Amino acid sequence: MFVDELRNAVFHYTNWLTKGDCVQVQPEGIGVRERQKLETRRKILQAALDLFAEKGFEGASVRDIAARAGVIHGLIKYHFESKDQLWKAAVDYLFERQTEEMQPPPGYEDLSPSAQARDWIRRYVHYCARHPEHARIMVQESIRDSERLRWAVDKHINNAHEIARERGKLRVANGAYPDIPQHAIIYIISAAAQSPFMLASEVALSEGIDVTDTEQIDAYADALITFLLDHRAAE
Amino acid sequence: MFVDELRNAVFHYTNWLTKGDCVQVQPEGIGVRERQKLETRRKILQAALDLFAEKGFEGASVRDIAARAGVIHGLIKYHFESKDQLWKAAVDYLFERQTEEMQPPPGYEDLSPSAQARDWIRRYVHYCARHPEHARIMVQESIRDSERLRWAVDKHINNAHEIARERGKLRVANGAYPDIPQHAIIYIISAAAQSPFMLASEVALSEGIDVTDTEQIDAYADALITFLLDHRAAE
DNA sequence: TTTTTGATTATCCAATCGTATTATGGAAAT
DNA sequence: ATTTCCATAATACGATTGGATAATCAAAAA
Repeated sequence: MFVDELRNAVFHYTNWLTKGDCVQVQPEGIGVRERQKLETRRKILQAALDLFAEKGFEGASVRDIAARAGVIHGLIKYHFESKDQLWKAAVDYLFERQTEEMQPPPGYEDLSPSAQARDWIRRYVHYCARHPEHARIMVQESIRDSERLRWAVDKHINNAHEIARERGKLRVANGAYPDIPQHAIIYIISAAAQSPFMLASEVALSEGIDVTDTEQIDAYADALITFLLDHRAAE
Repeated sequence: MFVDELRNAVFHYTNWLTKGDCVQVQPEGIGVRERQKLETRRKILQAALDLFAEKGFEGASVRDIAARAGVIHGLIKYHFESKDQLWKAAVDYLFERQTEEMQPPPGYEDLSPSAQARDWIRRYVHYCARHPEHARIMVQESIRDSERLRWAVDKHINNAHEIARERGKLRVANGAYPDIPQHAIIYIISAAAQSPFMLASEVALSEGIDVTDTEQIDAYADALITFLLDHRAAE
């Protein structure tokens, strides 16, 4: 996790400072002030994720975010310098968490090509259901061109698409995916996987379905896998 | 078109007022003031569609919208009473236009079930490409619950889903679509069809592709139809 | 022609926005 | 014990927000 990384960084930095020069090493290796500072950052970041996802960048005010984090709004400038950089810190966190959580499980490499495809799609659907704020934040920002979108494309999206293209080429080669342009594969699968969880409010209102229910998530993954990999139109 | 409907309504109302009571009927059946009023409404509505799609409801200010329409911002209150009702008028227009433009073409009924499915998906992809603001406005609003979303679900989305469900059941029955829940069919197809056009900025930046290009649109429709209807994973 | 109507313009308002600045109080360093 | 440092708190600022109101002026009605 991004926050844990920060905590570790400070932990190691503190150790490096005190190691050798001082016999006394603090318990936990970190002072109360640093601990509180990191906790404040974490609370602000979590509130920012919630509210950027809910209301978009313009719709979420720094005062809203600070209030949800339980801090005074001036602290956001102190910890993140600006609303823009707070957004970027939140997006960094999203993509780092995605990389961690989408690591292939043990035994993945031993699966057959089509079983790998099924497993990956299922895990991605579950990721989208577990963290709908990822798609919500990125879609709202990708709809219009902006400096933030360009930053996200440079820092995260290009990378993610490159990895997806590599995986996609493999799948096309072994017949798990059809031979269509890689960008089409990327946008078809990711949009389809994200959609009902990103739009959970609409699904609840119009279909009466709670997409946070585990059975619903698995049923949707089944449906998507069936449509993409198992179905062929009759006649 | 919504604006044309208004124009016709006023036209008929004017005719009804003058018919019989007055020999003199104005050429075009409408005065210059009414014509200008409707033209102003039309310009505001078009600007609202553009900016709500670009920036979302909160991000687009009534002053932005008025400026793009070339009118003073107070006029929006005069013509639409509030920002909320302007948004609803814009969404009414979106769905009415969609209904018009998605009418099946002549001979559609004579096509085979799978040919109907292909034709419908292709036409829907082209609709999404032609009017990306539809998905942009609705997705941004469907991410969070709100009075506006509930209004849209009641007035438009429930209807659209009901029609989609009827069509979907037919497709499942004749084997064009797989036997998966109807809501999964709806969200998979619509999300996949909308995605690259809704996110045109991101696609341009990360893939270098101009999705407004007619060849790209057709290629994407081909790819989607192939993935959903023609492909089955090997092994 | 005169009067009336209503679409448009020009301001005004309180609330909220992101950000900048200063004060404060207690942990950390000396 | 004393000083320093810095995370937090408390305001202040100018800009912008959605909405309200009053003035204007030409088309439509009389």
